[in-house]
Amino acid sequence: MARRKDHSPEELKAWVVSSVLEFLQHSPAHELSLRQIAKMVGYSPGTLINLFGSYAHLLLAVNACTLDQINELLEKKLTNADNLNAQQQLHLFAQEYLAFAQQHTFQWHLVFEHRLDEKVPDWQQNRINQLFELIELRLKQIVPTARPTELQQACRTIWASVHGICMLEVDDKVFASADINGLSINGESMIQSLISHYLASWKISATNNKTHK
Amino acid sequence: MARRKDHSPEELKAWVVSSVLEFLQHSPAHELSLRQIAKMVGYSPGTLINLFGSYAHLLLAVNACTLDQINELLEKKLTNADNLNAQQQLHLFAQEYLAFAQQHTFQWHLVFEHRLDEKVPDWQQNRINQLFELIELRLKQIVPTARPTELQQACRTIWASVHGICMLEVDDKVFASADINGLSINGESMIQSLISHYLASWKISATNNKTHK
DNA sequence: TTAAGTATTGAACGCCGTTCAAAAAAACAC
DNA sequence: GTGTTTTTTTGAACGGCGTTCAATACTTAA
Repeated sequence: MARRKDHSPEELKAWVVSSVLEFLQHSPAHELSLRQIAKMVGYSPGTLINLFGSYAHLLLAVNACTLDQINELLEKKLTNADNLNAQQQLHLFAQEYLAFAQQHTFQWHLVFEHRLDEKVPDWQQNRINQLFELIELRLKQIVPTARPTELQQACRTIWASVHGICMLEVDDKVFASADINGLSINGESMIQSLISHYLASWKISATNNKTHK
Repeated sequence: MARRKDHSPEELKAWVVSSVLEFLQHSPAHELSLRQIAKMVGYSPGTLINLFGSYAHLLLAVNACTLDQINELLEKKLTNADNLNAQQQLHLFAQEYLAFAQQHTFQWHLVFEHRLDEKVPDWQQNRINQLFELIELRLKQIVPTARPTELQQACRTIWASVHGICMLEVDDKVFASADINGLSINGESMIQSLISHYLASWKISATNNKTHK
């Protein structure tokens, strides 16, 4: 058996990825399997392994696509918001990130639950770093005199916290039921709270450090 | 075959759980399987299923044990720290939580990566709520006049953020490599940064809300 | 001592990801 | 246009997985 000229390797890869993404719109990743994906696209499991190297690498390709989507979305939203100041842009950033997580729960989940045995390849790491830079850039605008270490620390702290809030919001699994007291405590309000409070104090601290130096 | 009076059901359950915990000290959960656990304790897979109901419920029992350990640890550390004020106790809380995550990475990870198809049972949910209450109690001490909603919001925000930082710290998988610029940006410093900055601003906000009411 | 009951098991089922020799189609040489 | 090489695809097979369940071996009560 051989080359069924239906699809070039790259076409097939793209098709597989988009099929998986479609599946993840309504079902969690643990209900997927290489064999099912193969059935979806009408190829044999072996063919997909030849294409991606392994099932784990197939999922990695899916995750790469997801990270690209997130980056593109955030970049677009932020460039379309040049009327906002840097702090408002950070709010926007976090809210949009949360929105993506809510609207593509299973897809978003897969990015962070999937573990590769080997080291994560550079092209994947770079995609993450792009997200960090979106934050760091705005922090630098807020306190231009802040030291690089301060920026990175705040950047990573904010990122990790926003991410934690998204996880809490997206799967209530391990956490207390929200929406007690009539007034619901949702992810958006938590992110609002986090960013505004953290930045309010960080701004002062970062500015002072430089001044007193 | 039948009752080998070696162990009572409860003894066996405890033994299984502790065997799994031991395994998780050096190896990740995805290298575990029901069959391997059965081999560890010298029983058949079927026996373990009879005991726990399913592999998923076995892992749930392991997670219950982990949450108990965390609760016990934090409760102990906090009661032994009555010389600290409430804010310092929150710092301690977060740092100790991070320390546990670092020292029992795979065990800690399993709590949050394992998903049950059904709703999480109450006895598990209660264990989580205990953790929340540890935080909420201290927040109430810091701003006694804060409204319940404010307390819960801050409590959940802090918890989620601390948790996110722990994830970032424990598996660098998806995130930028730490320790750039010589000065390492580690989990401890991020938690320090988060708690102090967030609380500094939240304290004022929560106090003012009540005053102006 | 025997009958009833129960804890335990091993074999079987239908999945899984992965491997690989065989096969079929394309590409190339002449 | 034919024959040869190369490449792509596959289906069968492998070992492992969680789970089921009739058969089994032990305990217990009569």
